[in-house]
Amino acid sequence: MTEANGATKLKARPTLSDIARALNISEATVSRALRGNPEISEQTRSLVRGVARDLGYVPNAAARSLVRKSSRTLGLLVPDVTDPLHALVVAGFSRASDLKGYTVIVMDGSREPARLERSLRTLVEHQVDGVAFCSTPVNLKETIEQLRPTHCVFITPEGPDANMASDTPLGRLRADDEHGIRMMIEHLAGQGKQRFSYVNGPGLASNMTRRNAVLAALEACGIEPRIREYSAGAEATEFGRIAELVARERPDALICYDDKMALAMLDALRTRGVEVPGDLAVTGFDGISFAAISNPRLTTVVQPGEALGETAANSLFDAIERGIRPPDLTLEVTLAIRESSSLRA
Amino acid sequence: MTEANGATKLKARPTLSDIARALNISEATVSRALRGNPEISEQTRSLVRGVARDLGYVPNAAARSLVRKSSRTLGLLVPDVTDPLHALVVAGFSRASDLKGYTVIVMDGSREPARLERSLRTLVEHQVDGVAFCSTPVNLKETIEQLRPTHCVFITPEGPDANMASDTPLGRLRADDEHGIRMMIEHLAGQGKQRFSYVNGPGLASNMTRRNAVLAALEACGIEPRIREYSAGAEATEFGRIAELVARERPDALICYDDKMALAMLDALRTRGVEVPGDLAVTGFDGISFAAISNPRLTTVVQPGEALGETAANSLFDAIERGIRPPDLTLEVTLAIRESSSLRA
DNA sequence: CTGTTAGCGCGTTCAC
DNA sequence: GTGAACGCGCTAACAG
Repeated sequence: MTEANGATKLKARPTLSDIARALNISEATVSRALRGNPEISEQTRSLVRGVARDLGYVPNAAARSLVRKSSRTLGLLVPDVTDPLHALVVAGFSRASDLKGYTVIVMDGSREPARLERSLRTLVEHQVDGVAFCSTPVNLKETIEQLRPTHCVFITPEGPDANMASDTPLGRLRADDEHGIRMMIEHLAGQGKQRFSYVNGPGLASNMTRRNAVLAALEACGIEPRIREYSAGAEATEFGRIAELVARERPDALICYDDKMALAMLDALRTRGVEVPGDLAVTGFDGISFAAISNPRLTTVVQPGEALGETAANSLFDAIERGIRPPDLTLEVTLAIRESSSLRA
Repeated sequence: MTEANGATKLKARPTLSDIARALNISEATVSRALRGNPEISEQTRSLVRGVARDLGYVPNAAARSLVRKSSRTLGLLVPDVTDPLHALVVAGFSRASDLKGYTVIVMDGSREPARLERSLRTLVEHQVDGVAFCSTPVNLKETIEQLRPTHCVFITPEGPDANMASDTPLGRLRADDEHGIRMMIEHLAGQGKQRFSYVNGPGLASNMTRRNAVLAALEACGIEPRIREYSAGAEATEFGRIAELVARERPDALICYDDKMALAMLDALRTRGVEVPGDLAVTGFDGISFAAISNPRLTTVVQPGEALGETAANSLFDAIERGIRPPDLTLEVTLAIRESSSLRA
């Protein structure tokens, strides 16, 4: 049985009719039996199942979704799976989908317009029942309208273009960035910090959300809402440039757009001999795992990455199965106070 | 046009016949025109394309793959998208597939047997044309045989069970772990290190590959091939335990299974006052981005994560399109020497 | 160059 | 309880 017919390359997969023929019954009965239709006698059911197993029968998803007009498939768009937070979202989304028996098509690189467009098209081709956009900028109402009547969820602090007049049933899912920033500023203020700086992230709405939240939080703390701002591209050299500015201008708190940038800044500052937290406090955002074990360990706002993914998926299931619009939800964040912002760790 | 019929929820998507009817031609012609069949006159082609665009026509993947008996879809199984190296593999695989017009279904959690099994079944249901197993243990020849006649690639240093007598056309793709370890040991030996320790990773074949490579490399360097070994589960507390052992036993080089563990060890050692690289050298494996900016920066073997993903995908394309077995390939790794192993950084 | 005819594998009427 | 017939949307023969 191990070296039988080694050349039988294209052995077609068995179909319903194969097992129907083997039992001399109709395909319809087989179909029903396999799916546990109660109208089928217990006897034929087990008979059918036996043969199905013997033949190694596996239903054909294409055929099924063709007739069902639903693919039990979800799409997930992320700008970069390589980002630890996005990876968590993918993991959560994936796990929740698995639990519900949905298949997910993950599309990476959604920040590249061309790829995004192709991804969307592919998702439509595959008749996905729902799609989640994670930190994916979609202003092109046209592209998203073509998704109709698919359910959509946007995972992002700001949601899709507010003025997008679309009847696509979409929901927004966000982490409470503002609250996170507020807690962080309060903490820093409590440490006696006064000269705040902010390192801008990529030119996304989420960056603006956080930046503005910093201003608002400062004001709420009775601190003059003025910050020195730095901006960096993705280049490693940019962090060095900023680090030099910091060394010269001496803010006492450096709030970074996210953990990746904060960690990179930590490195750049160390290279330039700036002590953290001695000379200044540095904070991140996201709560990626490496932020907990950096040296110094990074104070950050912890986002519920997996929960975001799971919630997005669950919102879509509800929307799909109950025909409702996915809800707008906000998930809580927590503040992890660590060495990088407190003198006595 | 913005507030037209807001209740038209289930507006079915247009099909070939819709556009055929609109033009009073046959579906076949439409199908050909849309796909750029050269037998179609330039005139009707553009006519068809125009109407297709107007109607917002998008082909139905299910219908197509049903008749074509091929889905232009690939499966990718990873144990944990959250692992930076796996994420790179996913990114590379995803990008290469996108370039070729293939859709990819990423299945996470392939280390959980139940999920793995469900994933495989789903992939079969979806008639994927090929699947890549990234660091996924599959000894169950049964499970993998059911994939036939799908092409498979295993991304892992050891490949699938060698004694698996299957005619599934599979290829093995690996990074040259042994070479990486050899370079690393030579480097450490060059630094005068003599008391080597190894921190075991999860109970995977890849861990054994690396561990044994350490032994072999030591011998090749004329050092007695004896190492002290530590083992850790995933728990953070375990690293503390190991760090204490290290503090007591004082090896002068600590080779960790991967970067994640090395970074965790760095943190645990710092907590216990062990200086790196002063008291001992610490090294990782994988070359994840955070290893380059840790404090101290981590010496590690850099794996070509994205290239592994891309190569896996490309091997599958070749196999699928040319009907050949995916090749066995080995990709080169590089050694990144950084602070954690060299006294003069 | 274009139309006609068949199905791909499955779920779903409707009969019996 | 079970079978027969139809069609989902599309492509692949064959005609013409």
